Amino acid sequence: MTSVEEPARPGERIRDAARTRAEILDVATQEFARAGYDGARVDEIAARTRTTKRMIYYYFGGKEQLFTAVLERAYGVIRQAEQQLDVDHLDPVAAIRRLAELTFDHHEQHPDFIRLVSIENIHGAQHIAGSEKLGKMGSPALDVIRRILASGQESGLFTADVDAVDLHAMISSFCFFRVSNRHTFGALFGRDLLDRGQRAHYRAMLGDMVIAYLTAERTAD
Amino acid sequence: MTSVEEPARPGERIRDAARTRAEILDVATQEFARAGYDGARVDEIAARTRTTKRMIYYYFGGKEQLFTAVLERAYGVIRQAEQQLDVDHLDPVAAIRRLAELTFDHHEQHPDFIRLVSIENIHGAQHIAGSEKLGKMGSPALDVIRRILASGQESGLFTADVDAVDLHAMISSFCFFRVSNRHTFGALFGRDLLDRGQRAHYRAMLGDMVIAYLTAERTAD
DNA sequence: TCACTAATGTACGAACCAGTACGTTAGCTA
DNA sequence: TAGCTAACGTACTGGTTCGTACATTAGTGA
Repeated sequence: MTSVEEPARPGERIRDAARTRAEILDVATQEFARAGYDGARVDEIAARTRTTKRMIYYYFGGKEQLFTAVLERAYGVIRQAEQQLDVDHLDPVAAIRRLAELTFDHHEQHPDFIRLVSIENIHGAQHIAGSEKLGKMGSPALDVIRRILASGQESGLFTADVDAVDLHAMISSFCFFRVSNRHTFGALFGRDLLDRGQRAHYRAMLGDMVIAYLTAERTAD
Repeated sequence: MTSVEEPARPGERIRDAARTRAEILDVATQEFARAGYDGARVDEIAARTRTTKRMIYYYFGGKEQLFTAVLERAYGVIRQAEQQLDVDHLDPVAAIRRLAELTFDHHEQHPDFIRLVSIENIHGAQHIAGSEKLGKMGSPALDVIRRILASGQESGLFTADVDAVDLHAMISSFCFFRVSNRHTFGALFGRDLLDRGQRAHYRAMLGDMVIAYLTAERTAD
């Protein structure tokens, strides 16, 4: 997250709406990701900020709206990263593998985001439903997948009947699960899915899986 | 869940420790799955039971231990279902597909369990870590996977270097994600992963994916 | 049938926590 | 430089919520 850090001489009351707002969002992101929506404490967020609880209500209106704002910014970061995707110069197989790997990397690098999404799912995605910003936000990654799929299917490399949203779900599920279920999986099977030494292994496994699926001759559907 | 339902004539105070305990567990499972750990209300659980809050503390000690007990029972149900797995009479390819489909079905049929696991992950799997019962509980499904893999690799049908735990993670991730991320995925991509009309499609997709991965010639590792 | 204990109910307390009433000040602009 | 307002701080409240002290009764074994 874009952390805002300035020395701030003590005793002096500096006014900076943008900085205060951003700092609240930073801390709130951590707190919500740490403890879940109901577990998060507004007082705790305020305490870890250079401002007071009053400001949270001044800028965001309430805990619920604060969580929505946190989600909006977190999704914004993801979407922005997805727009950097540039795999059009690669052949379809290499392009899909690259896309899968970037998704893999991104999930690994943003565990807080994964936790926020898990939390939002526990609450039935009600904050997304109530946010205009999140409703309108498309998914650049989907467009990329669509282009690669079309190209791969046209050249006969890929099986014809694969849908972009489905493929996105397949790639996401593997990347998401690895981060979201790290703790229970580790506790039950004694294996840390985020172990650094296993990183390359799982990254290749994802790519192999997706390519195998896309290039295999399909049984009757 | 094994629901306990008996008429219970009003005004009469019937003593049945086992029934009271089981009823608390049933309701607590629903409440925790509905609202998360911190969102769940002990008073609400008590209210929806034929007994009182006092009994929750009498039998379980506290909210934390109650959640652990809920988790223990939920995992117990899963493990028991896994022990019914009987695919040894099938050839490796059919056996793996059958196993994947059973996992798929089971996740679909137990959304509360999925939610509980998501919640437990938000809290770092601390309840699993603190439970002797859950630590000792193995995974029959893993043994089945091991047997099928060995057989498939021996006959040369499957690629040699696939690990049972990894394959379990792959199958689980797809099945788990479909249920756990249903709401955010639906809100963002306008597609309900649990749509009845799409069920067969996703079920086949999972099987195809796993088989394709296991039978594809692997790139240099 | 009597006494004992496991099981149950009632009523309450103390801490916590989201949200707000009210007062203050920095910094801009006319 | 006077005055205005956006930005900020303090102190409090009202309701909620986990947990418990204390009282009671059903069923069982001697």
